[in-house]
Amino acid sequence: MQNLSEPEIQRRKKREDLMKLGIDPYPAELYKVNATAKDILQNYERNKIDYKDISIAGRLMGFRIMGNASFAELQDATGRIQLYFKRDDLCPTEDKSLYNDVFKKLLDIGDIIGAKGYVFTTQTGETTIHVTEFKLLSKALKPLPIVKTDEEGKVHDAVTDVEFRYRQRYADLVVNPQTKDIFVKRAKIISTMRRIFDEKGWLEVETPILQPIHGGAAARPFKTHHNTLDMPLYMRIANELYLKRLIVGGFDGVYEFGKMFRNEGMDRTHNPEFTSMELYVAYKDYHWMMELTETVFETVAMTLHDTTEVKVGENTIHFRAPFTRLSIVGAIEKYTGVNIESYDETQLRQLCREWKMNIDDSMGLGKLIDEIFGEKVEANLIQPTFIIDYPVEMSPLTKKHRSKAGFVERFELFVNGKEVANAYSELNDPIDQRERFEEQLKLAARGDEEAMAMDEDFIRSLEYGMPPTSGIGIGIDRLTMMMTNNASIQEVLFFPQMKPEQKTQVAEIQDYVKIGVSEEIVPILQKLGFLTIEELKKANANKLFNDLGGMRKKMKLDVKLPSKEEVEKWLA
RNA sequence: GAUUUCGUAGCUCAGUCGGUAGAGCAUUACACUUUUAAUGUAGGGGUCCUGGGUUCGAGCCCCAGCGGAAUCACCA
Repeated sequence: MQNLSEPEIQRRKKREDLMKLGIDPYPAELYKVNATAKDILQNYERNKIDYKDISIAGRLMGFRIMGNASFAELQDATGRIQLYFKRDDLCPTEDKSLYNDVFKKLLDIGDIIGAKGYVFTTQTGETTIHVTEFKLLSKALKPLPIVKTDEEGKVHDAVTDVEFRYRQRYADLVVNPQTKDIFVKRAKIISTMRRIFDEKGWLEVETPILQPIHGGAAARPFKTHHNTLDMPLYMRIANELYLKRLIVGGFDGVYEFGKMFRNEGMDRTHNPEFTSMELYVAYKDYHWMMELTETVFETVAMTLHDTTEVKVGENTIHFRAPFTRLSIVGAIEKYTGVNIESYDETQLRQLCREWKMNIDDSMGLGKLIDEIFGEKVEANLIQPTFIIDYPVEMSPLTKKHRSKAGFVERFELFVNGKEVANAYSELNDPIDQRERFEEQLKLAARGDEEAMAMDEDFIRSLEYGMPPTSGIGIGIDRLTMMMTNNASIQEVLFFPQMKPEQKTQVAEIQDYVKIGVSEEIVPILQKLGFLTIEELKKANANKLFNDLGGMRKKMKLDVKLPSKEEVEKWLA
C-alpha cells in the first residue's frame, strides 16, 4: 500500500468520494446488455430502428470533454464505440452533479461502466451512443498505459515493452488489440482442428499429466513427488504411450490437446510448458497421415486467412496440398551434395568432423544423421515439406520401414525452417518394441540424458495386440506462431514463463510502530525510501531527522514530528 | 551458458563535454454544447534498475549484481 503514484492515490480518493455519494464502485448485481460495439458499428446504418434503446457495457478508454457535452470511448469485448454524454440530458433537473461530478470528475480511463441510450451519427459521421443513463460497474485504481490511434490509423505511444506485456498480459490485452487477435486466432486453430477430428468420429480424450515413467519423447522432465504414495512422479514430456494404450483398448481414433512439460532451455521457441495436439488413428499408415496433415493445415489456413497463402516474416508460405515429400537422406543429399545412404557410424562421424560440427561420442548413427539434418537442411525448408523415413535409432516407437532396412516409417513436417509436426506408422510388435527400449537403455548408459526408459506396462498393452496405427503430434504454439506471423513463442502464450518479479519485503505499519514510530509518520518514512525496518535502522539519525521535516513540508502533511532524541531511539 | 545491447515520470522516449532532471501523452485545476491523437491556459508528478568505485561534482565514466531483448550454444 505504499509508493503509490499520484494518479493511483487520486483514484483511491475518487473511489471513496463515490461511496460518499452513495455510489457503489463495485456493485454486485448483473448489468443487462443488449448490444456490442461491433454489432452497432456493423448494423446500425442499415437497421436504425433496432438501436433506439440499447444497453452496453465495457471499459472507458478515452474522454473528450468540452463543457456541457462530452465524448468518451467505450471498449467492450468486440471493439470500441463512441459515447456521447450531454449534461442536460443526463441531469434534467437543477442538480447537475451526476454529469459535473460523477462523470467529469470521478470517472477515469480504465473504469468499467454500463450505459443505456440510443444510437445516432455525429456531424463528423461517427456512429455514437447518446447516453441517457450510465452506471459505474467497476472503478479502476491503476492507470492503463494510453495508446492512441490517429485518423490515418497510426498508433502513438504503443506499449511495446515485452516485459510489461508478458508480465501484465491483462493490461496488454486491454491496450493492444493485436495481442487479443493472436489469441482469438489461436483458439480458432484449435477449434478448427477439433472440428475436423470430431467429424471423422474420433474421440477427444485426456491422459495423465503426472506419470510414473516419463516416456514417449526425448527430453528431460520435471520431477515431483506424491506424498501419500511416497513415490516420484514426472510431469509428462509426452502423452503418446497413453494414447496408444487407448487404441489397444478399441477406439478407432483418439486425440488430445494437452500441455507438455520439458525441463530444458528457454528461448523464443521454447517454453517449459507448451501445447501439443496428438492424434492416433487405427488401421492407417504414415502415408495416409501425410494427406490428413495437408488437409488440416490447409483448412486451418483457410479458416484464419481465407487463403492458403500465409505471410510469415519475409516468406509467403503456401499451405496448398500436396506438400513436398523428401527422405531425410535425400534431403541431406539435396542440400549438401553428399549421399550418406551407405555410410556407417564411423564414416558419418568423420564427415561431421570435416564439417566442423559439434558432436560427441554418445551420439549413435541416427543421432549423427539428425545432427547433419539440423545443421545443413532444416533452415532451408521454408515451404511445407514432409521429411520422411528416419533412421531407426532415433525413432524407438516407430514401425520399421516396409522396404528400406535400417529406417522407419516416420515423417516430420517442416515449415519456415521449423518442425511443426512429427508422425509415424506406430510400432505395434511388442517384441520389437522391447528391443528398441533396450537400445535406448544402452544409449542412456553411453550418456544420452534423453534416452527413453523401459515402459513395461506399455509393452504389456502391445502384447494384447494394437492394430496398425498412425499417429501425429502437432505443436500448437509453433503452429500459432506461424499462422499469426510471430517469431517468438511468448507472443502466442497468454502467460509465458518468466523469472519471478523482484518484490521487496515491505514492512507493515505495525512494524514501524513497534520500534516507536508514530503511525502518522510512517508515510513520510516510506516516501523517504525506508520500506523495511532493516533499512531504517541503518539510517543516520541527524540526516533522517532533517529529512523528515523536509518531506513533511513537501507532502503537505500536518503531523507532529518527533524530536531528534525520539528518532535516535528508533534507530537504537 | 557466452557475446552484444538496453534499463530515466503511469506510458512512449530525449538528455550535449561529467556541472540545478526534460518533452509528448496520461493526471490535477479552469475554460469550452458534435469532438475524435479534441483544443487552450496553469500546475503536480523522479530510488535516473541496485550496490560499490573514480571525481570538488556521476543519469552520463569504471567494476559487480539484478532484470529484459537479440545473436550463438544447448534443447524438438
